[in-house]
Amino acid sequence: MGDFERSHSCDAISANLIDHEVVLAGWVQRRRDHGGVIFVDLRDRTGVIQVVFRPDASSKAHARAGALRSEFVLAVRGVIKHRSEETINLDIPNGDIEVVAADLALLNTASPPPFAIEDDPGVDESVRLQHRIHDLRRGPLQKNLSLRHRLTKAIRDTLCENEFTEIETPILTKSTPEGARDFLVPARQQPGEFYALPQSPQLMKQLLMIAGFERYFQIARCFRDEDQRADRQLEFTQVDLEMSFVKVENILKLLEEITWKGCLEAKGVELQRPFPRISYQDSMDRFGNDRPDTRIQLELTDLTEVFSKSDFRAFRGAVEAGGIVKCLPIHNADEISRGEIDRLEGFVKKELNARGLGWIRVAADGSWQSPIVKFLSENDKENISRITSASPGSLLIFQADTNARVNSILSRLRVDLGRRLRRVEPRDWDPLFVLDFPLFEEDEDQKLTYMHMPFVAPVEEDISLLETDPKAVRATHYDVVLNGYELGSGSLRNHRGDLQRKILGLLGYETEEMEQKFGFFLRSLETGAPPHGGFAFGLDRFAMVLAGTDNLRDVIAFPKTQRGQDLLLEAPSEIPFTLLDDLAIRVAKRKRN
RNA sequence: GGGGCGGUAGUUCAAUUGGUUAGAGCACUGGCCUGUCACGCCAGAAGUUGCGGGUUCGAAUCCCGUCCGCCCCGCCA
Repeated sequence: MGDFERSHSCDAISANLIDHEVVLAGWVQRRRDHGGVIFVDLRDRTGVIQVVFRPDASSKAHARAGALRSEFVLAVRGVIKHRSEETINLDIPNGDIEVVAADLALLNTASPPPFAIEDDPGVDESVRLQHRIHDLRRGPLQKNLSLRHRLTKAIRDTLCENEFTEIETPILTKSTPEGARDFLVPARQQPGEFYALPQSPQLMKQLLMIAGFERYFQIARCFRDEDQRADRQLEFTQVDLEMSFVKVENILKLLEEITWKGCLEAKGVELQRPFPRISYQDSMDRFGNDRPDTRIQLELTDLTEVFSKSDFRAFRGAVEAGGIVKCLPIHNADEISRGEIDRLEGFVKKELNARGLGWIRVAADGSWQSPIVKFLSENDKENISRITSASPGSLLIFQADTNARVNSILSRLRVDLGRRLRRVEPRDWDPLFVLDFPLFEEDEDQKLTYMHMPFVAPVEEDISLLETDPKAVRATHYDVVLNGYELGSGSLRNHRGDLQRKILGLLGYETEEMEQKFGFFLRSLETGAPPHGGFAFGLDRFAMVLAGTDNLRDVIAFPKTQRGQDLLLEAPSEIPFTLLDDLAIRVAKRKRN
């Protein structure tokens, strides 16, 4: 920096400092060389301000400024001046003032940037990822990562105020039999054996409760080797927390405080409290998923009953096969053209594995236009009308299939069409708790499986149902949902070994397998485990929702591509044979190039 | 694993559908310019058309394979 000592950031320069000498440092956002006078927009992390180099102010600085190029790094000593009336630029902040340069230090040159460092660089995302350094210089990413920092801090502060202890857990850990595919790390000293990276610190935090810490949290990196999505990365960050001697209500109160504080501190948003609550069943019935955006003013209706007695074979067949029939009614839907319905059908068939798309349009004269109306009796039509509140202008969209598929297809259409038709409440934020999840669900072979994970405790009054009707047993599980995104989930855990064994038994584990996979953990419970429960926020996703983007890569400094590569570091990469040899590893199949 | 869209100069796009030397804006380089703020004007450089193979007199264009980016399904909480 030589003799230059930065005195101000760009955003600190205002008309209050007229005639003050300042020293600024940053990057050349843009240079406008008029020969006699040179303008440089100087950018630092706080903003941009115009620096003017005039020969009459400093011929030396002016001469040096001629060599400046985009992204050169510099320090400038100068005096803040009002601009003359006719040169004021009202389109930019600080457009009424400028820095008249007295001295210039070139701190570094820069290769030409691959794209303009602007809010909208207009380039393909792969280019941005390859040149992530330049990408990160852009305003939106600087803002997003700063938001993420404030969010993390707000959460950490809130947990600290609530007497949580931050404890780290291992990154090199043990492969778990359940859940997602593990990332594996070869163990050099045990040839042929592998550590696994944690999918979450779930077991560890329960052990910490058993060990008596009572309140634990961790900003934990987690790893799941599954295919990615816009809102799913291979490695991601959880705000993981667990507490002892609590009921569900205690945890929900804390989660509400954390979520509320996070939104306030990171984004200046004051969420309405208390958060609305909705049961899993209610959510599935009305919205078709367990993370509804309730601002969207469309709701599903159930017509399983009607079609179970109907002569419409296609739909009745779905019901007889154990499925359901639901409808997404859209009233005043004249703007959806016939062609659009066909496109919707193509979309759900191709992208969502739908068998088809049933629809009925109620014309202005009350008549029904539909490919399926000829299969419907007057009685059917009356019932459909009543349940869906159909009236002239209504478009009814049907799905008849398995429960899971009907709901996933219609919930997707609900969101897509609700947004497209602007059937959205004008609130910006929609937080809620989803409660009363079932403890178990059936997999495709009608086998009982856990819904979230095998350690979730049942609701106390449902414990007797474990014997008689396990599918009806409610879990102590809860989700926090914001704007249709699941921010995280948690539950009370089984702290008694006998109950945990019973549940594992219902999940189909024989004694021997149970012992082999969970013996260590079951014995841990039997050392005096306190009642405990917790939660894990998906921090990346929380930041993403607050940043108003729909892509995690916008809130992660160095994200992976959909194929799991880091285009900047070019990871993963091949490893020399000698290294592999140390690890007792031989590669069976190499990617062809 | 599957489906869809895409890959041409640093970058964003074009190339009359198989036909001469693959063009343009921005960026870049050089020159001129004392009030711009997406400065302007003049000139210039810049290409393994993702990669490999094939068809053809001739391929950015057609065919096969492959790699890469994004979105989705499966998968994953």
